[in-house]
Amino acid sequence: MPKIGMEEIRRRQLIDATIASIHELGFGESSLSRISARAGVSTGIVHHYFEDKADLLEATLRHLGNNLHEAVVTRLAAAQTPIDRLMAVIDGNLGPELFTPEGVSAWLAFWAQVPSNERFARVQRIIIGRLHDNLVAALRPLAPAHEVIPVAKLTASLIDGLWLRAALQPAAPDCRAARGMVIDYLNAKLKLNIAVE
Amino acid sequence: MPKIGMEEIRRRQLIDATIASIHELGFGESSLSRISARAGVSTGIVHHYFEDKADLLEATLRHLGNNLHEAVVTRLAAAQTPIDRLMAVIDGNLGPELFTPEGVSAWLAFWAQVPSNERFARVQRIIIGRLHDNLVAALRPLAPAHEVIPVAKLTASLIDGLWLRAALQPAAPDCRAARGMVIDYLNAKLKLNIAVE
Amino acid sequence: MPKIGMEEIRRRQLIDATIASIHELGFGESSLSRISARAGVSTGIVHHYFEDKADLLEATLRHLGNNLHEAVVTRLAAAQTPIDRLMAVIDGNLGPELFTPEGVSAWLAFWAQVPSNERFARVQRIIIGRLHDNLVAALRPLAPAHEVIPVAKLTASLIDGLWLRAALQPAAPDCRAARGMVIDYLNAKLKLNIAVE
Amino acid sequence: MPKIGMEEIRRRQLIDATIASIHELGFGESSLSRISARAGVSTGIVHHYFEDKADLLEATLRHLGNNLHEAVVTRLAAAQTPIDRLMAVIDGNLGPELFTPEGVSAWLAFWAQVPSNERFARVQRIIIGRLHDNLVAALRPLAPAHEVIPVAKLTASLIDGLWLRAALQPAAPDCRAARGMVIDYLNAKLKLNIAVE
DNA sequence: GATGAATGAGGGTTCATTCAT
DNA sequence: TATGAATGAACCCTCATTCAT
Repeated sequence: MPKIGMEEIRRRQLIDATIASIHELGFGESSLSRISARAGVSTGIVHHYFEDKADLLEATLRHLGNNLHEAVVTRLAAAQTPIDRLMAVIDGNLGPELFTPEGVSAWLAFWAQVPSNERFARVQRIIIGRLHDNLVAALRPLAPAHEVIPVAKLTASLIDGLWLRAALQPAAPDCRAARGMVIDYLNAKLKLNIAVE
Repeated sequence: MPKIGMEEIRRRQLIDATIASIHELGFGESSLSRISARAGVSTGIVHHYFEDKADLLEATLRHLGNNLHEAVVTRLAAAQTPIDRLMAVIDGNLGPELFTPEGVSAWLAFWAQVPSNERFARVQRIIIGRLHDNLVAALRPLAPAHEVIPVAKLTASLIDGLWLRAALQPAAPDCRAARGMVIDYLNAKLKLNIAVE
Repeated sequence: MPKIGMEEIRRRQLIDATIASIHELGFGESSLSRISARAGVSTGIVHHYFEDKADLLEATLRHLGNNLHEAVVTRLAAAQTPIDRLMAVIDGNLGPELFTPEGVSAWLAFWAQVPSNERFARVQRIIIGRLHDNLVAALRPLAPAHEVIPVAKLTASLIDGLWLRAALQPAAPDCRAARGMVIDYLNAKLKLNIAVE
Repeated sequence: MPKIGMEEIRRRQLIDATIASIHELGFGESSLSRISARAGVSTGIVHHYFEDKADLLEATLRHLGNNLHEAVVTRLAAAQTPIDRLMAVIDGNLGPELFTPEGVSAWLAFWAQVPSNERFARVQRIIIGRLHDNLVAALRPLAPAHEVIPVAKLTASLIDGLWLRAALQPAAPDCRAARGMVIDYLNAKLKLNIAVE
């Protein structure tokens, strides 16, 4: 008797174990046997729910991207002013629920393979594109038309740089400090007065 | 009588092949047999010039870091004004000789190992520290004292973000655009007037 | 559902193949690929049932030691007189079921590793100790108290020397001759009259 | 200008290093690079003085055998009585100059390969034969004719067993105790009265 | 649905041997 | 004579994947 929803439960278990394994052991040491052991299931089970290891990894990357997108969308729904909306995008990308050691490590591991892995590259382009669109939309009411794209690009690069540097820290990354740096840039560039906290 | 000077030649050959392999195949697929084949030598020779694979990889990372440092030092030697010196640091980090597809890929691949590889982490901290020191020294004549450190940090993060994003491009990364973005930030933040070109 | 009882079967298969390989090819040439080929399994399977090669080898040595012990214990169970018990120990160590070309070769090969392999040394000391204890117990009713230990030691050394010399013979070692030599020594030393047949 | 006697010096250096390496690292870990490093020469030099590794090993075994033979011959030359001559053979085989940890380890390592190495087997048979002949000649004046061969065989086996057991001791083997055991056997068997010391 | 036994390719590494110097 | 750079095969081990149960 097939259990209802087992598929999603197992997929999620394995994806979570993959992220944890990448953080703790590194991408290269994250074998299927270690991932499935961490998930508390057998080795063979992976191939019931994923085509192969590459499929599990791509699903993991998509999962990370979706989490990021949802963090932004949720905050956007509660935003009222243009500044609120801009901060929704920033905070969605640097919020404490995603800007974690595990998230940063896994994220970076996938990004590092983009140059040599077209599959990851494709997913990454989608995620990057969504961040870009969100930033452009949020900046349009706050910046001169010819500055919207450049500022969006710089902001996105800065956010990515903060993720990258977060990977250097053994402890949890400081999301408030990261947020403050982005605000500092936007205040200076757009002559805004967003409070750091 | 053994050949003189082979050591540096072979080490360099292998390091170059490692960088090229990481770019083309990725970190995980860069086996010693593939690296040595690309270098045009046998598998076994690697262990004459490096203790083991980890040693070759660490040497490669150090090589990348040294290149970066030299690019900055060379430009600093020719700089005359404070602005020159600031731009020497920026250009040294984003100059066309290092900001290449291979360099970016390899750099990023090593960075991705930092969370799970203490050896790489140690080297990376040294490299990061040098960039930070260079930026602080260059910014001191140009920024209010209390802004020097924050601006240095933000600039460093931005530079790293630009490297990260450069990894997304199949073609050579646009170093002039990257340079322009950093200048744009510094001009806005420090009320300078550095020309983009 | 995994097969039941495969573990013991496979372990035994591999241990037997190890002994055969050591006899035929020598310790140094007994690679895992050769051993597993001889056992009719793949190379990789060894690491399902043994931690690594050293573990397989240690298990093989323990197997040889246990066989020896059992050969003695079985005979002791049937012994009735003190002489019977002494001969049970002798025959257990020189009986035709263990005093075979394969057994002698493997035994000797492990012994040769003892000076440089603490793991084998530990197991060997246990096996040696058991023989010593068995001999002492068997000799106590047959020898003056002060002679028990010396005679046990000499007998043990003689048995080992007979194993050693058995390794020189391409054909099966002559266990009856070996047995006769030990009896001859004991008769002379203890003024007994044990029949050679 | 070729140095006089260099050949013998180098061969001896390498043979000594081989024995030391077998004792310290074991036969399997005694690679040519380690042996030559221990001898203080380069790797390549081995093939100037020996055909290949097997040749070096065989020369080492022959060297051990010759040492043993010389130890006996030297003592025999000084012997005057039949008992002296018998003890010359015993002491030659158990004397402190050969009955050392290094000698025992190397000896045993070679012996262990006899079953699978015809080359070593051939050398070993010669060495064994010499011991047998020496014992028979020494025993003839001391034992009834029909006992000479059996006693010689038992004595030889006992001596070998004492070598074998000496390999178990991390410290130097106790050659006086070994000698005492052989004397004890001979006294009992041949009703002699040889003093243990 | 789920297991883990089994495979065989490929990983990093060590090695005996060759050879230009 | 002597070196040690260089090779390529073989080592042990790990892996993703398959499949009988």
